Amino acid sequence: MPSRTPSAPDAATTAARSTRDRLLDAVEQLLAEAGPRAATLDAVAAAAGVSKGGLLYHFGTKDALVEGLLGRLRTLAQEDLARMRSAPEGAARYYVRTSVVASGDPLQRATIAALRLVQDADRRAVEAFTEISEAWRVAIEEELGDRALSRVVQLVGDGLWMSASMGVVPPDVEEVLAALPGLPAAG
Amino acid sequence: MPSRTPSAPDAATTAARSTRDRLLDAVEQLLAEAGPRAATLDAVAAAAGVSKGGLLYHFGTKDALVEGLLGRLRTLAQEDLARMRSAPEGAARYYVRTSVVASGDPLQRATIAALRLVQDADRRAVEAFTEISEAWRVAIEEELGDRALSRVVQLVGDGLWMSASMGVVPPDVEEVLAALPGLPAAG
DNA sequence: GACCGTTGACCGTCCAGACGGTACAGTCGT
DNA sequence: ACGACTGTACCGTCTGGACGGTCAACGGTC
Repeated sequence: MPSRTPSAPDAATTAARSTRDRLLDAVEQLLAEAGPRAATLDAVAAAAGVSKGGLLYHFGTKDALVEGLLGRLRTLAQEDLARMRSAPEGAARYYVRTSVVASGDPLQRATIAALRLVQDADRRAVEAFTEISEAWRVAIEEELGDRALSRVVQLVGDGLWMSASMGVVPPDVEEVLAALPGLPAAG
Repeated sequence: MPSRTPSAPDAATTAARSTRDRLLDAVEQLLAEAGPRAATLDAVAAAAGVSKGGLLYHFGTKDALVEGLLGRLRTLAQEDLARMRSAPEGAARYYVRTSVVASGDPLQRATIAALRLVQDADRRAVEAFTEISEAWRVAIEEELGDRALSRVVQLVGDGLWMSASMGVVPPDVEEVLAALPGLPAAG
């Protein structure tokens, strides 16, 4: 039996979810802005406006907290995948465009936080990321039909993620998209 | 008085340089293979076959050790930049091709180690990386003359670095290169 | 050429603080 | 009364760093 959440597995109470989510928000923020070393239990609790005991009430261990973060990432990624497949501009363009940071996007926040964990050699984060990355690749390849070009599109996206996680100003997306050949016309 | 290297600033004795380099090799390896958390002073010293005291003789603080690593990275990057500009296949192709991991390449080892530090929110690592990345971009843009395309080339390279640091099997470089338009013919 | 002080390279141990986690008694809203 | 917390005190372990000691090599000097 893995570490359990205190509430029922299906739908938690509003208050519980709210605190739980605030805790996950706090880990994400600390990971993204200050790195894994700064994301201590004390710091996370403080950033969420909760006591350490309160944090440990929701997530019994630090591992459980990470698991919670990755779970949220998977959920958001799956939702994004659906949006991606039905995007009028096409999956490839959608992917590249949503790989530049618009601060506030929940998926992007979660992704960058997970990226930090990946570089901290967290096995589960690597697994989650590989899995999600794979799903994105499949969706892009489904649209483009060209393996090599799909790789390029995804590498560009990965590159954007990397510069995002470094806090570098991203290049103009439209310019980049224009320089990529073989993408179906937008709209 | 800040921590200084024991030997003379110009040419150290053979034995001293050897130990120093072994220590830097050890940090790189630990960072790349096990992440920043595993790169403790004890672990680095052990991996280099030196006692902790011995490590601290060469690098007075952990910061100094990191500084040493980044110094080595800068040197290697500068050497690579020269090779890149004189590469017969052209700077862009050279850059993409050398962005896939061939384990054993000193620059790649140092780069991946530094990438881990970047994600650990190490300011100096971010600075070093930004600086090097900028130099690469300039070299590519000098060759291609096209800003947008240069961005794409570099993003692809960054993407390759990212998958490398995640331990993912890299895509076929030649395939990727073939899917990139506008690159001057090789040779 | 035996003695000796110095120096550079390195070892081993110790310490303070931080961190993850436990325990538990108390509080507040519903 | 019960779930959702707060607050404090505490433990064991790890980590960066300080520190004193060891030892071989070298240079001078008588």
